[in-house]
Amino acid sequence: MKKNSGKETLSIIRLAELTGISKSTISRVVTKHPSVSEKTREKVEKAIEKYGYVPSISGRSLAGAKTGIIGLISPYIASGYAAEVISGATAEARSQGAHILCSASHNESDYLELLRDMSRWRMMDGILLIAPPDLIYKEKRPENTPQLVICSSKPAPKADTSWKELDTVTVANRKYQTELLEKFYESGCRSFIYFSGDDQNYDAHERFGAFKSFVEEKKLKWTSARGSYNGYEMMSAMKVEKLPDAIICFNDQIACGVYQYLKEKGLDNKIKLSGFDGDPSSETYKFSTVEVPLLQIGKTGVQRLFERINGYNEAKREDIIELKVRI
Amino acid sequence: MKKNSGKETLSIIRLAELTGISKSTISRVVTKHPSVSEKTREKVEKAIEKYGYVPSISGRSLAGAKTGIIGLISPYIASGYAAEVISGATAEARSQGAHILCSASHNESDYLELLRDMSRWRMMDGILLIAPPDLIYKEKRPENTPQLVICSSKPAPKADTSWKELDTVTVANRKYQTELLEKFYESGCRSFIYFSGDDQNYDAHERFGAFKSFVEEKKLKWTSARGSYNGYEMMSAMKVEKLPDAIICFNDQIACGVYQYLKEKGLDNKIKLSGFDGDPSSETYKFSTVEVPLLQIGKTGVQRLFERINGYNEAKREDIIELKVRI
DNA sequence: CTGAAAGCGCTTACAG
DNA sequence: CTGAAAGCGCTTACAG
Repeated sequence: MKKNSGKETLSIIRLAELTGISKSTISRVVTKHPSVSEKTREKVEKAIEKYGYVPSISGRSLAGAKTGIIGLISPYIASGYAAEVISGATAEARSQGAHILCSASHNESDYLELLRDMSRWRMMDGILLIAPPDLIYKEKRPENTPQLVICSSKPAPKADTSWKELDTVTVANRKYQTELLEKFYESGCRSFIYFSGDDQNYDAHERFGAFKSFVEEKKLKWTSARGSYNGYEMMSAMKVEKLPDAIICFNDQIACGVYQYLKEKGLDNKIKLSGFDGDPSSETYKFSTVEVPLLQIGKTGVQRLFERINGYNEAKREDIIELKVRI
Repeated sequence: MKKNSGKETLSIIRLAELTGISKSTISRVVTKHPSVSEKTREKVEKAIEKYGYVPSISGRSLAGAKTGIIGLISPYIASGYAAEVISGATAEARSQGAHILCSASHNESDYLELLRDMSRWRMMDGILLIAPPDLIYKEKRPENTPQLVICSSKPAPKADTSWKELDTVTVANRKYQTELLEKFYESGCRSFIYFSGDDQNYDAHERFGAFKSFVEEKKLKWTSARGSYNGYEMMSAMKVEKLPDAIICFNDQIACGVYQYLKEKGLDNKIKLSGFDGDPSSETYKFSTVEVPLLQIGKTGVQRLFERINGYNEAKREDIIELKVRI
């Protein structure tokens, strides 16, 4: 049963008949194998152009060759964070003639399942993992995964060993969270609230970790809350007996809500506020933030992936993305 | 060359050896073909479970069978709109044992190219088109597309005929935009500004169309502006000599920015403001909106797609999603 | 109800 | 430099 009963799709065999050149040679032209004479190469290229031949992914894949498709798994497709990273990855892939195909996980335990499925399909040259939840590292890495690169996370020291030695693209969260806190401190802040989001992942740990180190080292007053990305609700729910000098949020999304709350209470000029990521919102709503070059994370991830796929084994194992504090 | 030099992946042939049952029969069990005895079916199912056999997509695809993968193309992956629709689609697909693979277009002319590529791969059972830009309808539909369902758009009357007769899931934009305008009118609004976004697509036309019909019919004062989704900037750029009674925005994203501007100028209680979509932001920032059940759009789209894929030809050709005005 | 065989579209050693 | 052949993993008429 053919799936498309419409016009027959042009296979390499048909093209071979049409041109009188063997499919082996045509295949070599398509895959840019060097051992083809200039003359036949040209002839084939013209025919490909003329008839609009496009190789079938399934055929390629079955023959064990590269497909030019790379997968991407993201837990946060609804957040601006993932969307930007995906955008950067997509652009970079396209510029290399490849395609990104994304799959969104619905919850933390879903994520690993998705990786398992994608790997089983044996159809991707590689997979980019965006901000995987911590818990995937507790289980064994699925078998038969293609090349993997992890963005915005890296296997914890206690991770299952099957996850080690993967390329990672991470963000220098600690360094820049601390830098921001130092500036707040210099401007007189001595008491803090920290709002985490709801997910357990690398960025969350790193940012909160930096906060905690800072306030404990300086012996400052602080509290924290977590459970949602709605800053407005988190603020409302919190019974604050005494207002802090500053509120530090895991990301800009939370900070937006908090800002709205402060504005309503007329506190927006009394309490310092910071988010993280550098969303457009952070400009409109005027709070401090740390700008994360999200597009670049995706781009770098794809670059590393291609290096592995193409066997450049001297590639960096870890990329650390530098950020910029905006007060 | 095998792509994964690690542990050999288990093929149907190997499973046949392992169980002593022919691969034909195993295949029949996997595809749920009825002509298999209860006894062998059970035996095969146990073996599949035991050895963890998962069919290769490429194999299936080459043999002309269904793959259980449906593609999704979206122009707006960075917007909350698309993210929600994708989320609904993903959930529905998963509940039917299928997978959604998304690809994001970068600009309007990109969109069609993506559809062309996805179709050529011959690997998807169907493709969901989310809010395609108007201009794709000017060109011919690519050949060999699998089943298609269009969400948040439908071919214009003047579209190339190759686009006709596709299933569509659309939103009753006109009806509810008008309802909202009527309520504003009843509460005394007589002059309006309308902010479009930057894209030429179905929703944009419908919503602005409803607005225009309304103000022209009632002979009200109005102006409009377009070019970006940043409402704050659009407001700042606009030289308003006289403040309007109400500002109507294409979506909540724009309305958020406008709200921020009004708040800053202390105008937020003087001018009525509305967005569209029912983002969480519309609650936090307090403006009127029309709630669009975005998850349901994606869900319905996937349902229609499966009906076509499975050959239920009595399926509806058009789904119209009803909305809810929130003042 | 079950199996052997052909075929889907590719790639790549192998032989020339 | 080029081609014939084997093989990748599946499905499905066909024959029994």
